[in-house]
Amino acid sequence: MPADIIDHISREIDLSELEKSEFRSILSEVSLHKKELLIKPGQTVQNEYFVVEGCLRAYYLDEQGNKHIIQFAIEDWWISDFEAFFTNQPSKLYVEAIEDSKLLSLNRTLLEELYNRIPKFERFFRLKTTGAFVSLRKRILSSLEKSNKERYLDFCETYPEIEKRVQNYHIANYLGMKPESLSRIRKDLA
Amino acid sequence: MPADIIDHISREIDLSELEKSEFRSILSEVSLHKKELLIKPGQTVQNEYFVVEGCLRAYYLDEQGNKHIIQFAIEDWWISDFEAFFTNQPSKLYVEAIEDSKLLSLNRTLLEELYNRIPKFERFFRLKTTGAFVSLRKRILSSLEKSNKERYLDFCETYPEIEKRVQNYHIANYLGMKPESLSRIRKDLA
DNA sequence: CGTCTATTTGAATGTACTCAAAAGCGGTGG
DNA sequence: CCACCGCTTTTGAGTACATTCAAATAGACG
Repeated sequence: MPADIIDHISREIDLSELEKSEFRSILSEVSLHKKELLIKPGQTVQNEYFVVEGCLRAYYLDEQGNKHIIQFAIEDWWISDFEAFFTNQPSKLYVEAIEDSKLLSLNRTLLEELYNRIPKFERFFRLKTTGAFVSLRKRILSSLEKSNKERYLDFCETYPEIEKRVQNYHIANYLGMKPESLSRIRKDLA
Repeated sequence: MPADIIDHISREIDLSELEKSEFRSILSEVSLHKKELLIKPGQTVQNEYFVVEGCLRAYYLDEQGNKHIIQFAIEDWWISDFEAFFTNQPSKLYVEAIEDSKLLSLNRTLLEELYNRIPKFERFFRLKTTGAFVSLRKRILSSLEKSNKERYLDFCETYPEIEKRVQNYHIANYLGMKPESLSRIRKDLA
């Protein structure tokens, strides 16, 4: 069940056959094996990536060297170091495949040229960014007002597919708790 | 020490006298007394607001009726229900003055017309949004990886001015802790 | 001065974390 | 096919941190 990027975009905007092929022409394919890195700290980030198949995580290391997962991505999702991508500064993140993965890479420069030719695409990417902003806000609020158990339940509801595919300790990390705690929560719920 | 919106914008982009007066022409002034509401849940949100003088908070009520403060704003900051403003859906927030305040109101439609006449302004507001995105992310990470005490210290460092002006229980609420806890943390630090 | 609201303090409770060890699971090589 | 190894998950006991509830104190404002 690989994801189709044209379907994905067509959910928001209508595209002619010509526009579809124009868009396809600026994409490149990227394949990654499990544990391979797509982005490393220090790099500049010229691309964002659409996940056709597989699963990835974006994380960073804090001053004490602890990992913190910022996002997961599976089929039909986008991933990158968006902060670095938007601000054109060096990345602070690791983006790593947790399964063998197939991605489509979208170059910023080519994309901006496409905006000029077909402004409709700008609309799509603006909507995508707004959506990301709104999700981020939900995650903040959920982390401030809720217990570990509630956050885990929210997570299961929002991302059921990820909950099935990703390991306990990755999910715990994403939710800001210890694997032991998540294990106890799950036991409790069963 | 009221804030000057033209200075504020000039920190990011260069403006001619003509552009400055064009921009001024689409602003309106709004005054609020302490405890007055600028935005209520259910309203559509056509404006964003620049704080010339005073202090406000944006909060919402969860299902249990508990308040959660999403942001503060003092001189030189922007406030609104940005989610409602961007998505054109009814607001879920209260935006309330915590001091007598003077604001400049910026209407979305007028702003979009201005973008067409002087695209430079679009650049400013895109930068502003990107900045907001980045700050949101920092706040998430800080809430996931840090203790109450560390989050409070971060807050003092990031927003020293707000820490001075805003009451204990508002800050505690913003940081997702109880006023009693913040009180103990402060005692501890002294 | 009195009232209302905010802050501080105390004691008991609860939630999540730490550290340590055991059990489970998957892949590899003999 | 089985034994072993490394990694993940589970379980237990003790500890730390934050919350709850209640009461006392301090401050702001009419």
